[in-house]
Amino acid sequence: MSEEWSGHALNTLSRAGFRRGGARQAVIRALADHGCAVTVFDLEKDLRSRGTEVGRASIYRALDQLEKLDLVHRLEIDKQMASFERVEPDGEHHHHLVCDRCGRVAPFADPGLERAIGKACRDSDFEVQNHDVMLRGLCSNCA
Amino acid sequence: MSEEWSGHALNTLSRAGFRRGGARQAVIRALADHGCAVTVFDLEKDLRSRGTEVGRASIYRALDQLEKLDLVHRLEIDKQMASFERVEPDGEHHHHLVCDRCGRVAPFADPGLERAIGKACRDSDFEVQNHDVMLRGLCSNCA
DNA sequence: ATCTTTGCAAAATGTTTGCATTGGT
DNA sequence: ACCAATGCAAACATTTTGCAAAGAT
Repeated sequence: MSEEWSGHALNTLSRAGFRRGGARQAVIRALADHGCAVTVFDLEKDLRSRGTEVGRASIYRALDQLEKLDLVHRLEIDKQMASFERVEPDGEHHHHLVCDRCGRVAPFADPGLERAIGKACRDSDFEVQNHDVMLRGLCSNCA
Repeated sequence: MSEEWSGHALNTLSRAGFRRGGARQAVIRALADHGCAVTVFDLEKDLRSRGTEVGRASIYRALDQLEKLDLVHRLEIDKQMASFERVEPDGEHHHHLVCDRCGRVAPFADPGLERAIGKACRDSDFEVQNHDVMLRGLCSNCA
């Protein structure tokens, strides 16, 4: 779990004029425990299992605010439901391998890929702010 | 518009034991007109504007079948709604630049990026079947 | 004391399903 | 004639919104 990230998140929220409500802090604590993408459902389950009841609406609201402040990143990994993951303050990040059979999500990092993406961004006429790479197929168990 | 792709799609469907219903053919015709991702809404609008009324359920069913046969590719470009695009039989493909302000979607292709992705796939222990790269930011008009 | 945050319930939205009817082969 | 495909309406699932009550500063 990332103390560093939660501190950063709470500070950024304060600076943006938000108060430290219980629901928001609970969501941050739960996200800090996940190094990779979590669905809103799993997040809610986590919160419940640690004894923190948080209304679903508050979860969505917190995630929205965190996303706007670039503290979390939204991913559509599952067709059904949104997933979110922490954005590391130092810019470190990974991408995702998704198994279409069992749904397993595995993170991976690849410097060569990052370089190629950097070049593609520079070649484009967009001002690219972030990027996602998703590799889909079968995991080693399902293949 | 891609005659080649529609022919390929219709053949593949036949071979898979599907009949040539009117709705399905209309969806294929509409997809053939779009070289890049279209939302289900735009697809429905297109169908309506060319005088073909197709029930929304039939559109979703057709897209589902086409996706299972790997004739179209589903993308979550828009948070709200699914998008789809043709899969070219020759394997040619592109990726997407998405403007977070105005929603514009621009396709781009980059051989260096493809090579880096190919390597990442080989390095993984997944059997990767397809991949998506999405670059998000501001387009030249919005920046 | 003030203004934000929360939870609930209700609404909104996109997608899927059941079923009677139509249409393809 | 048979079985698949379609359209409609209803069901569903997720996400958003309105509002009164609770909480933070």
